[in-house]
Amino acid sequence: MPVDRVIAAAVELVDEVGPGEFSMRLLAQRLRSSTATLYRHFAGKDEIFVHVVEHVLGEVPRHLPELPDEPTWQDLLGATADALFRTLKEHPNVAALFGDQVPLGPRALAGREAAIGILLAGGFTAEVAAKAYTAVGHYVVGFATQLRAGGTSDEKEENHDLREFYRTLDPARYPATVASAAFLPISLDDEFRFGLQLIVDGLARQLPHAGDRAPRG
Amino acid sequence: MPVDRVIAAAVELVDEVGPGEFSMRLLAQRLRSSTATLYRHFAGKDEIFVHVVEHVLGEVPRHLPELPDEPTWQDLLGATADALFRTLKEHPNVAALFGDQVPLGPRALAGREAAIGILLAGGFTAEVAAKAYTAVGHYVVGFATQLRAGGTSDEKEENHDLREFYRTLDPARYPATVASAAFLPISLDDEFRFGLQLIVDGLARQLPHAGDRAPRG
DNA sequence: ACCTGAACACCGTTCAAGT
DNA sequence: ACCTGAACACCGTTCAAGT
Repeated sequence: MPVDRVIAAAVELVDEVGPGEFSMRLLAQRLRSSTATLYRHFAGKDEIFVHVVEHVLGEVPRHLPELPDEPTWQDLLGATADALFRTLKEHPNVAALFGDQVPLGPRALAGREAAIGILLAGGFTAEVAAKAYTAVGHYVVGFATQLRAGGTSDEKEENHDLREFYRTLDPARYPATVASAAFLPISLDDEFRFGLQLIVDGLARQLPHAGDRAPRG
Repeated sequence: MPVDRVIAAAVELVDEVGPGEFSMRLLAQRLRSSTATLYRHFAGKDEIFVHVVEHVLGEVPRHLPELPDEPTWQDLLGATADALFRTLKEHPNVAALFGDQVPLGPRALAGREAAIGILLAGGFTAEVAAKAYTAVGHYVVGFATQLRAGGTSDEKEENHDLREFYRTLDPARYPATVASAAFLPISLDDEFRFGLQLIVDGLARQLPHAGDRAPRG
């Protein structure tokens, strides 16, 4: 029973049924094995979830978008956050696992290193880089966590229901909510990029207004 | 068995043991009742969790900080986000419940209404107000979700362990991580306010540069 | 060495039976 | 009407016993 096979099956199972319905018995069944065998390779369910998160983080680099020839740190940071968001969009049930663990596997560390490296190269101090990383990271995870809030139904229908709900509220009592509901549903990607842009632009204004673009050579 | 008593006890229980260890049996025990009685008042565990979230959101107004005499929309939006964050800091285990539900109770709606109202009064279009609300909301919830990631141990020790971990990494392999780890632990409140400031400042730059402050009278 | 059926102490939820 | 003990079909985890 190779551990990689267990982890791959665990990712599939979390994707399909979510962390709540995930069980060691289901996983063992899917592997045509027994729960006791799983405990020979992993300390328990939580340890398997740690590996699930780490495995999914390994997919982030594949989601990096095209970049301009001489990307600014804004391009690079935005692309990194975007890639993480795209990855979690493909595994919305995995996003919920971030509430129970701080990912510290090699892939997680590589991501942290890359992001902070981008900020340091962009001219930020180590202190601001650390804070900026946390702000961006929590923003992405916060968004991704909400991807599956409210059930497994598909996004369009979900958004439609929510909009209808907000629209049918009493406009005397909830005037701002009703007015803004007219513009729902904005696509999740648009909403995500809007907030990300705010953060990245805000960071840019923290610099002494050089170093936005690394000098050539 | 008044429902309010059940909800109050449920909030206490989630606070103490977290959503994972929460059980209908424990709750019934604490109320000196039986699980079957709980099911006479609530459809099930998930419905109780919905009421727990709603109850906790009711505490947000109590956490609103002092405001200047003529607050700008930035003051108001920042104060609202801050109050939500403080509330969730007092109930870190409740923050995890946001991953499974979109809060739609009266208290949740009142909060949404207040926040979007602040943005509309600040001069934003309904569309931007909706997006801005989502960005701020997801940022706060994302931050709050991480409050309890990694266990129930207290914040200082938790941060200390993390910093030690990052510091003892191989600096050749993780130079940026190690360099920035010297500045950990930054207090969670500082980190939170840093990112929130970025978002609020970013929003301000979306305005046609009037209306930052509502004109008197 | 590696695997497993069966067990233990739990769950969420339901229901017949009590007052 | 309102409550409850006991049951059902599940969990995560462990362990004696098999090959």
